Amino acid sequence: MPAGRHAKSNTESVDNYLKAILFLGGQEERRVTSKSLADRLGVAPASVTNMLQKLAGAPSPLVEYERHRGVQLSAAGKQRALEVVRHHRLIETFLYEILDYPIEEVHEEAERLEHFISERFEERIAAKLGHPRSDPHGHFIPTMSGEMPKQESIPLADVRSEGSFVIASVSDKDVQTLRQLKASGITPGATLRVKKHDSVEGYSVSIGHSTVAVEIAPAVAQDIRILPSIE
Amino acid sequence: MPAGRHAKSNTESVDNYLKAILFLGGQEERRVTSKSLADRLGVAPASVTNMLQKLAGAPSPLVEYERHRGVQLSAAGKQRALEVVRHHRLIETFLYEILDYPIEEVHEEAERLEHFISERFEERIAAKLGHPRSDPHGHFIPTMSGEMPKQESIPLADVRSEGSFVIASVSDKDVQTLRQLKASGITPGATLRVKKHDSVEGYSVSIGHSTVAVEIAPAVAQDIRILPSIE
DNA sequence: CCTACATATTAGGTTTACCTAATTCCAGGA
DNA sequence: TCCTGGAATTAGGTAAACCTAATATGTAGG
Repeated sequence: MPAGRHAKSNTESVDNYLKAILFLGGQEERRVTSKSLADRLGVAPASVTNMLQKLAGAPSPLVEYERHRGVQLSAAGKQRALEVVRHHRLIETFLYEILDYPIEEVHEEAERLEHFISERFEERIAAKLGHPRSDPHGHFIPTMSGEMPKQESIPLADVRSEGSFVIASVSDKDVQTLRQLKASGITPGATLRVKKHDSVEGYSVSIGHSTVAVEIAPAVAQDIRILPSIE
Repeated sequence: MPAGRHAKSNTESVDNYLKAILFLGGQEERRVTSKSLADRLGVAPASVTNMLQKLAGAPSPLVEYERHRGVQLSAAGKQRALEVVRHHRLIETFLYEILDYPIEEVHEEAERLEHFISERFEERIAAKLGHPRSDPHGHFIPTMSGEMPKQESIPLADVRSEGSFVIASVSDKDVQTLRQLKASGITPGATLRVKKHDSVEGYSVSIGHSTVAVEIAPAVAQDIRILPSIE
């Protein structure tokens, strides 16, 4: 990356920190620890401290940071983070819908391209796709004006009763898992019936009209989000 | 850019050097001076020397370089340069055909994205576009296997006689010029008749069936390439 | 209440790709 | 042949984003 005349604030790295803070903070936007950022970003804790100090010390800071007590996004930081997430999810949708990518591959490509597309590109693919509200994994796409729709769904892992649900979204991180989920028919919109659950073994479920039992490990159940079935 | 575990050789910067060497060397692949690279890339001559030494000194060098006598691409370097050019031109075509970009805007976006798309992305847009042989400016797209079709066209600036020609390609660099050319109907495939020429004033031409005279400055005539009209 | 241990920060390095300033090279005209 | 100006290279420096090792902090358990 060039050492341009006068620094341009939004590098790929900065974007990734902002996104990580956004996700780790959750909908309640709680403060995020350096450790959790270091883990998520795969960098040393010292690197996180450095970066946070830089971000917080900038002319118009992207984060609000106090030593030893974690970070939060500033209004500007949240704005930017949501823009990057919008890019990411629009690109994923585009790859899936227009370029016929297999669903497991969209995340990685989007993760790279999200930092480099222009406003125009964003606007054009959104138009081409008919301004979609969610991506192929079922995650909401932040609006053009930077609003993230409130998420009503809950993790499958929180379900304690048997019953029937609609799958709202699946995780996008792990290619392997995603491939297995796809093979079992666990995709957004499908109906999922919980037959047995157990905090160690995980969940035993069936999908759609099938009666075949599918086993879901607790870690995976954390990343599948569901809504109560309307029926 | 990360200081990853063990260096990955193809950074954005390296790609740009390789592309510049490819173009400045021309079809005859003549040696390229540091000065011309510095000018084209907008960096200091010292930076060029540094980079060339690094590229030439690598385990499998991308360039063949001797101090004070310029550089040439190695086979590997040419391979990579052509891959990047292929990316660039496929992306341009894609933006123009699928995303309805105005032609003046495709270059800038492609210039950024060319470094970050995967093989899969390349393959998918090529398929979507029906494996096009040239981009919207009329430039040939290197093949998947890294061959650049030989260019038979000549710069309009080389034309010394009056007569009728087919426009093969126009420059992609300058947004302003490209907009004017588009407005005058100077686009690949159009017929161009040279009515007057003069090394200082440039060319006076007419386009298609129109009789309106269009003036073309010598610098611009350098970047419009033409073929003899079949008729 | 105090200490141990995980978490966080500071200090000091590395790599990449740039920069400026100083020096060397070399080709072409006197 | 020599000399000179432009081109090229060397030397030394900066900023970004990472690293490791050393040190400090703060909270939870004894």
